[in-house]
Amino acid sequence: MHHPGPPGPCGHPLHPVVRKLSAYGPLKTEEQAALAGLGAGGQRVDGRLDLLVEGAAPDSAVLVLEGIACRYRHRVSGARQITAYLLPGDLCDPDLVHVSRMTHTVGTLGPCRVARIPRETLAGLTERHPGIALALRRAKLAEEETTREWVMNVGCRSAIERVSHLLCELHARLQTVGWATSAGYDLPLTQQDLADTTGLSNVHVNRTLRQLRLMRLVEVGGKRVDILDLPGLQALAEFQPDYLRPADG
Amino acid sequence: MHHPGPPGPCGHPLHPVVRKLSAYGPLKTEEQAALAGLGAGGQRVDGRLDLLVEGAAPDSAVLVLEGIACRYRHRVSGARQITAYLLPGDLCDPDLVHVSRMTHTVGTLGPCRVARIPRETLAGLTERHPGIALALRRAKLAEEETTREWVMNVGCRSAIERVSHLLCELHARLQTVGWATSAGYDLPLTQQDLADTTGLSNVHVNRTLRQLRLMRLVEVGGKRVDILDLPGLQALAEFQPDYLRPADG
DNA sequence: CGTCGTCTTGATGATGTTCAATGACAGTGG
DNA sequence: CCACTGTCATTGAACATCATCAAGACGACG
Repeated sequence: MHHPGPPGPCGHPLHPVVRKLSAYGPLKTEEQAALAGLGAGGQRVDGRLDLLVEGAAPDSAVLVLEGIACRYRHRVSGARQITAYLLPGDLCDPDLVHVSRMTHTVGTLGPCRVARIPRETLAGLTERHPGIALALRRAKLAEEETTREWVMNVGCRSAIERVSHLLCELHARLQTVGWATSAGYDLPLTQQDLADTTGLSNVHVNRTLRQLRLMRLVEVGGKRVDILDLPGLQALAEFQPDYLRPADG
Repeated sequence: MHHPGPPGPCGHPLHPVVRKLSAYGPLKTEEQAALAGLGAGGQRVDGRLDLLVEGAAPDSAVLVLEGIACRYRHRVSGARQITAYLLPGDLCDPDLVHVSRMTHTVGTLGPCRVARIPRETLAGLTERHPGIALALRRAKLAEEETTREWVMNVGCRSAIERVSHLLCELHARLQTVGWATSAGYDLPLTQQDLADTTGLSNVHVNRTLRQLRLMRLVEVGGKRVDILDLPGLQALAEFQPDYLRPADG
């Protein structure tokens, strides 16, 4: 069982933000150092905790260092829809300069380590370091593509395809920040969380996971995802990872 | 029956881009003039025509002046998912500087009038006119919120709620650019298009529209949407238009 | 050791899909 | 002017997928 030990159990001893943004553009040594400095104020927080609540005026961005957070909203009926995952290295929300009121909530799923970045800090960073600014814009573009991919997912894929696609996306994203190997990754989510993400019921998510296990593609359980057959899983999901790197050729 | 006569059948004789961006921030007279100049190169194009195809490297942005276009993608099974609508005044895609290959296709639904904006023109515009740059960033923010709202829509709403919500969103967005009144708006889409948007089958969209008609909320047919009971429709859809103006208080 | 949350499984039923056929309508060419 | 054609809308019937309800098992934690 993996234990989240900084700075990532498998890979370079690098800050997740540096790893993530480096994937979107070259960063100078001083830019990497400036980014790594953001992790200094990291706080450990529990799971199921709201960091930015719907309706509030955000005063700072949130940087995820470890764990998994998400954006979500509730319907009046009580149904919850998760609209994005925030993984280590993800920054939410760089554009808060323009937002007066949050239209959704940002909260942790499992236990996390997060840092709050005041808007001035963020603004100074992008002004002084053009490489960071460029990488952030590309990362944001990838985030938009990802949301569109989620529309595809819930809009026109079957249950098993949705779950498979989600597992593939998490694997790809976690791998770039050093929190996943080809064997799998830790996933501190409940099946209800997966249901709220994929637009399925918790019961049906359970049955879908069982089916994936019987198909010898992937085993999900115990807060852990063990990948048995990555090509098979990706084929089932029609997973095309290029949407995660829209700036690449 | 409304006929699309420039510059919009109901409202100020203003360019749709000016109307749209003005909603996101004040524009100086010279900025409005610069924006209106973008419409000069407008071309009439047929419906069901692809403007930017998946996989290609975009060389220019597309500005919609009249009609409705969309972003979409096909699955290998042939199923299509529409991930966004592009209405008059919408610009796609201001950030093409960072995109090397399109991950989805942009095409018209009904007949349109569109203008291609070379990246240099766009870059010059935002450099010289800070008001335009700010409004564009806010418009993009609204676009992101809209995509998240679509995830909500297909993820956790029933068929009638999805269709109602879509009709409400189109009404609100078209109204700000002068192409809708409180009575309704022209909608040159087939029921299959609505199905590909909402993640339903064309047959079920048909039945859902009939139900909405029987409920005396809205009548959709003949390329036209006649709104009978806007508050009722919005209530059914739980429509909260604030996601279209994330920068407002 | 009891309690709570989560996972698991079965049974039942609602919601929405698929297939198929018909009707309405516009465009086209004779 | 009228048949011919194709697209879109509409409806019925059978079916599939997935949700809901309910109950038990399991594990973590006080």
